[in-house]
Amino acid sequence: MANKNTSQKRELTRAALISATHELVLRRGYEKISIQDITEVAQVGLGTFYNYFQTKQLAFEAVLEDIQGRFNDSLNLIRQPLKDPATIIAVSLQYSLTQAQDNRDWTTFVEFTGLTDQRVLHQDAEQLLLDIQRGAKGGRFKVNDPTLTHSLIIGMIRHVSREIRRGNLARSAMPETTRHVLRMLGLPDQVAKALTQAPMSPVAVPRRTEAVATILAVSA
Amino acid sequence: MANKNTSQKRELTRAALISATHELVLRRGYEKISIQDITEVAQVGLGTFYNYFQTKQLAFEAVLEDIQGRFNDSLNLIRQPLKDPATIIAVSLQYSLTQAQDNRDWTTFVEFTGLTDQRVLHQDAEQLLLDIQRGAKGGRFKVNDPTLTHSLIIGMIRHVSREIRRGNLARSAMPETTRHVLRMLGLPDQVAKALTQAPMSPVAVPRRTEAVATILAVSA
Amino acid sequence: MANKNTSQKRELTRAALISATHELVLRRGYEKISIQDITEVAQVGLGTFYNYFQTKQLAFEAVLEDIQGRFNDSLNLIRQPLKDPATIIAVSLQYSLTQAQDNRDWTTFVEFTGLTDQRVLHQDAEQLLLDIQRGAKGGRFKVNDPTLTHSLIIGMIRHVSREIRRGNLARSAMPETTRHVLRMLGLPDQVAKALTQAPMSPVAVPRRTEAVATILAVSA
Amino acid sequence: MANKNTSQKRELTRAALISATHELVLRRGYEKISIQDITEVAQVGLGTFYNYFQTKQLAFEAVLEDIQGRFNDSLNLIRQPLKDPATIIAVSLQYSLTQAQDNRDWTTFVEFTGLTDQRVLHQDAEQLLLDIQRGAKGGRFKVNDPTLTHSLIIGMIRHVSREIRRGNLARSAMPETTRHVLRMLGLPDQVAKALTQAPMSPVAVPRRTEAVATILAVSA
DNA sequence: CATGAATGAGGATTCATTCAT
DNA sequence: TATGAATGAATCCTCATTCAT
Repeated sequence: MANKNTSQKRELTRAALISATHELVLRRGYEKISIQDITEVAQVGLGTFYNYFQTKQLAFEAVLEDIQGRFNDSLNLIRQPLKDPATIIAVSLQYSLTQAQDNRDWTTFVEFTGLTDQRVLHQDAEQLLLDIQRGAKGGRFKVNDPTLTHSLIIGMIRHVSREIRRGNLARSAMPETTRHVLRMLGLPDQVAKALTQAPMSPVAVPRRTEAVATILAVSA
Repeated sequence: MANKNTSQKRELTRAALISATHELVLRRGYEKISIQDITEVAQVGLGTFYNYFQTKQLAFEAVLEDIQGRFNDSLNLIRQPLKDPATIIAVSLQYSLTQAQDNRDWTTFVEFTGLTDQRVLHQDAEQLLLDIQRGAKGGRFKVNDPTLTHSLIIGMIRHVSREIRRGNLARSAMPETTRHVLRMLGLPDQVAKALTQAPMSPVAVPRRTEAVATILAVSA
Repeated sequence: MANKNTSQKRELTRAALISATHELVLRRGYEKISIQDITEVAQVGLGTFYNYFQTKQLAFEAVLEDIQGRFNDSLNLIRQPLKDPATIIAVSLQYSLTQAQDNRDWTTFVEFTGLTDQRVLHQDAEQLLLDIQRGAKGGRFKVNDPTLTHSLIIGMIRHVSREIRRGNLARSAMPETTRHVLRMLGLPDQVAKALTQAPMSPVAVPRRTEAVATILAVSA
Repeated sequence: MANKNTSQKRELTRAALISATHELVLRRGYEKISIQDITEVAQVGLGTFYNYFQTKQLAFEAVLEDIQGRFNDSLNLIRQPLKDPATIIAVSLQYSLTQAQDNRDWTTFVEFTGLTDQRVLHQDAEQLLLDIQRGAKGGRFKVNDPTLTHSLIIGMIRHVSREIRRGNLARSAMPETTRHVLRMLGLPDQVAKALTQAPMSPVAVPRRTEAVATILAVSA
């Protein structure tokens, strides 16, 4: 009992610190955040920070993992019912491109972090490679070198995402990119076009506050 | 006369500062460089730095421009005799991909600077767009939306460059990428393959020290 | 308990910083004091300064307030038993003029600070205005415009204080000034003279070190 | 001839430096002015400054002297035709108080310099003492201690000037102050009132640019 | 565990002044 | 005389981290 209360409190404090870090990054960007800032927002003593994170960098990474985790969970929820490799890739790309624009948590965080290209919101890279390989093996895709193709696609997604965000490309570039990718995988343009136009499932990424609520609920 | 002497000295000091910055980044990475470090290496008074760069960031950018400038000069030298849009693009991509791996000045600098993906050594982005548009207008390429195609290509080059550097892709990915791009531009695979295999002109980017030497020679 | 200990320590450090600032101004004047100097004298880490004062100027002002506070406390002690407006003003002026000469803390600090005339140790300006208004309302003083009269008096006190300090006027200028002021307030010269010659109460401003001692005593 | 040209050029450069210093103080206040700023505005090489002023402080003082000199010249022009000591004092005070408000050169300079009270625009202090003594000797004034009276008056003028500038007193405080002073000198209120209301001579302080023009004209 | 006072290395920046040309 | 490049002492300020309570 005492144990439970204790560990519950730990989770709470930790969540508060992560949340505070997140909020500050959204507000002020990566560079100008001190640990004091974080503990102030988290309503916690300065020294307390070090009971949870050995270094500031680790706190930032915790936030990133938090966001990425929620993104992947959502995407998997969408992919689950799908079977056809082409459809899976089409939907995944669409979702990735859309979220990279609209998930404010993620875009702002990444934008300000300066890590812009280290991490761009897209389907787990590894997963995409598996998707391609599966499609190739099943004869749905025509690719000689899945690894290279995989790299080419990743490159396109990242760059297009950035360019849209910067206003250099219109949002219509999102389905167009997906269509190009599908063609590059060997699908006839007709099919590519059809897959691209299929409506998106309405599943959304949970808000940050909900995530925190979840932590609390779980720890209760 | 006095003027000439003065501006000659200015160039010299500036070159020394840029060179020192460059060297330090190669040695220690971006974060850990103080302005004192730079002026020490440049054998120059601390205050002198501020006679040339208002901020450290501007010094870094000067180095980047320096390198990029020399890269572009070399590439233009190679492109000059070429007429066919497809050949021009093939050669440019090949050169860009190759240099991104082999131009140690550039790769290391960018690598350590942390800007890794903001700036990848490749053909002037604007120029590539023009190349595409010219090929499209002349009927050599089949592209609906040159701007999007341009973005997709840029994304591929950047990412592939990085992946090769990281060892995730073999060097053979370079010609393969070019081939994919040419196909994406609507060329038959045979042609794409042929253009990709053409031997590269042996023109090389001048070393940094030579560039400095040039300044001195000119000002003499 | 912990709280009490903490805030006691805070007071102590703060007192040390103020005391150090004070001492340095007395020794070297305003311009030549760096924050490092202060923390060195205070036997405290450099960074500690910033836990107490956001800026050097604020530290100086804290010293001034400290001194002025003690001055006002003393003056109020003297004024307390008095009723007659004329007597109150006479005593207040006398005390102000005297202290401006003899309170070494104050004079030296102000002298070296270069603010010489911004702040001269004298009765709270607001209080003087009230004194005048009260005397005018009660019919003891004859003044048309209390605000102007107030300004004229303040100006005289400040300047006379300075001039005495500089040796341009004798100490006898102090009662003489008071006498002039009382006459300006409409009192007959005989009364003015009489009030001016009344002996001063012997209450003195506590020394700085005693003040610090008090803090410690109270917090014990 | 060559000599004359040379020294003319010297005067010109010196005037330019003083003018630049003046202008900068008006614009940015005392603290934040570097010698580079001054030489830039003066359109002169940095090193040139040191051919004219050994130190920055000396340049500032040159400006002050310049302004004070012109002020005194104007005042003397007004005083010249007057004979009666009371009139002379009345006119001088009026002029001093007025200029302290309206001579933007002076007020701004002094305001920003932070020396506010070291130098307040008023009739040469020495001259005022002579005025008082002359009036006392001639029986026009009734003062026991001219030196003290002199100090009291100076104090009043300075403080009132400041208070008007700060908006704590109305402009009507100017003639009122003069009237109080005259009464303090022993004049009947009727006379004081009359003298205070006499119209001011229209002589004005020359503008700064004219002064510079004068230098040039003289040096021609 | 929580706290927050103390710390001081580290870095950016300014600017009066010198001096060679 | 005029110039402006070079200089480096001086200073302010930040902030991650420690540690005693």
